[in-house]
Amino acid sequence: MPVNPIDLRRVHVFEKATDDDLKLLVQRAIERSIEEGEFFFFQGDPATYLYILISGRAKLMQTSKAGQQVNLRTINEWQLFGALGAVREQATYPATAQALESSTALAIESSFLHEMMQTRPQLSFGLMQLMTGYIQEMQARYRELATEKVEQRIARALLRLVATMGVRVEGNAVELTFTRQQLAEISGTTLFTVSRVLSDWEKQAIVETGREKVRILKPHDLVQIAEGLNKKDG
Amino acid sequence: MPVNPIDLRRVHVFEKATDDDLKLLVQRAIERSIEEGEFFFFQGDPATYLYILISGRAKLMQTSKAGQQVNLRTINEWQLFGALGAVREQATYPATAQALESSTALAIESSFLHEMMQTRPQLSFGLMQLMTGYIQEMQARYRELATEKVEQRIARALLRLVATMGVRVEGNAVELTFTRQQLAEISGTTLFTVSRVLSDWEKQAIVETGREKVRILKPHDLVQIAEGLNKKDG
DNA sequence: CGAACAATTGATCCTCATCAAACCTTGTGG
DNA sequence: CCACAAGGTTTGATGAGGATCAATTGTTCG
Repeated sequence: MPVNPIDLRRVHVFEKATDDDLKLLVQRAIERSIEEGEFFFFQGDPATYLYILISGRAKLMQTSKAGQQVNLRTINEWQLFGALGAVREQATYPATAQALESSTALAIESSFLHEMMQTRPQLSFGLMQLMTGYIQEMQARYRELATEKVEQRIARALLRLVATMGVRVEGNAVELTFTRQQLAEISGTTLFTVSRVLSDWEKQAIVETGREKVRILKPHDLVQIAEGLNKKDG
Repeated sequence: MPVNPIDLRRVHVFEKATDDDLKLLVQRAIERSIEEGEFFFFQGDPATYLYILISGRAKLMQTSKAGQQVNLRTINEWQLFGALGAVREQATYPATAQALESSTALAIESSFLHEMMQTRPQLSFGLMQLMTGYIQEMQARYRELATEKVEQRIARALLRLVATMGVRVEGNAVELTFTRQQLAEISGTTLFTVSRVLSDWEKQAIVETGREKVRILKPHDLVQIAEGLNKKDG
């Protein structure tokens, strides 16, 4: 199923690109579809391609020498990933990209984008904005991990997920589809703790939970918790 | 004391800039000197200027709404900081920059660099490389904080500091000048824990400690600890 | 010398990770 | 349509790792 070049505008980096440039990109792109659990690339691979997810969902994760893993972020449709290779020659991916469900992505040669950026400052600025966004998010998450308690971090993780991929259901409720395990990885804890915290919140009618499902009833209360203004003393 | 434009080449971002460009930058730059403990800018201020530290040492830190602080990185001579404003219009600094000792920096208007980058792709790439470096470091530190024990993190922090600002003293020893408190902030723990760990290492003759001073005798052992290959079972 | 700051050390407590066991939910095949 | 398997979830018991607090001991400098 061919991609319409215009759709690439939905990618922030290409927002201000000309129609011709978009067409060029699509012509050069290879479509790659993979199944749930498979990988787009591994940490350490030469960063030959950058990817644009056009359907499905994926996660970026990092592994240490000792084999411990950490989730960096979740990738949704029309998000760019694996783009660091366009900056440095002979770079390798600093993270692994794994599909959370069957997914399709456009693969574009890093060197091609690099070339285009030589003559298109807008493109460079787009990519830089993407990067500054990452930097700020990583800084914020680092601070959270360093200074906040699990409950706060889980609350924050949920709020972030609501913003990027929440589905509005009846009433004001917003629903998320995630296993406890995934939620735990995202917020840097264990599935046991996530389970306990969610049970707790359910008793307070802040959320409703189900198998692979969290429905948020009172987002405002979550914000309170995330900010550390926990009213356990009420 | 005027800055020689050529010296700007020591800043990675300007490595490939022309002599004329460097001259332009210096002409546009304002020199700012501040005392230990004072601030170059605060988190949330409009990011009007970007800075190049030309003498002294500073730290970048982030504060949450609840007032909790975290160190992001230490800035040494000829490092750029506060540059995110050159990318986004009307950006605000995402962190606070405080001098660790009396320091002098060149301040350049963000908009000026932005303008220069419009016609100088090399400059954009330089800045992007700087950013990818941050991203990777933040990702690595995030993973460390999430998966590693304090002892490992302190070891890593020391090794990082050795690489960027270690001073070789007699023998193979390398000396660092830091209070326990600073070391604690960098590695995300408390000064008490740092003190205990250092005492422990001193017993094993891995380091020698003193007031505001850590001398590393066996860097290799520190690497072992950082990698989690702790031989407590020896 | 004394004040201010840095570091050490011990005692205690709290948060979470870990492990084990049982319970739900969903889908599949006989 | 039931039974069973597989994966997801809950809950309890336990323990380790550090944070926190308090008291003392260096160290430096005016």
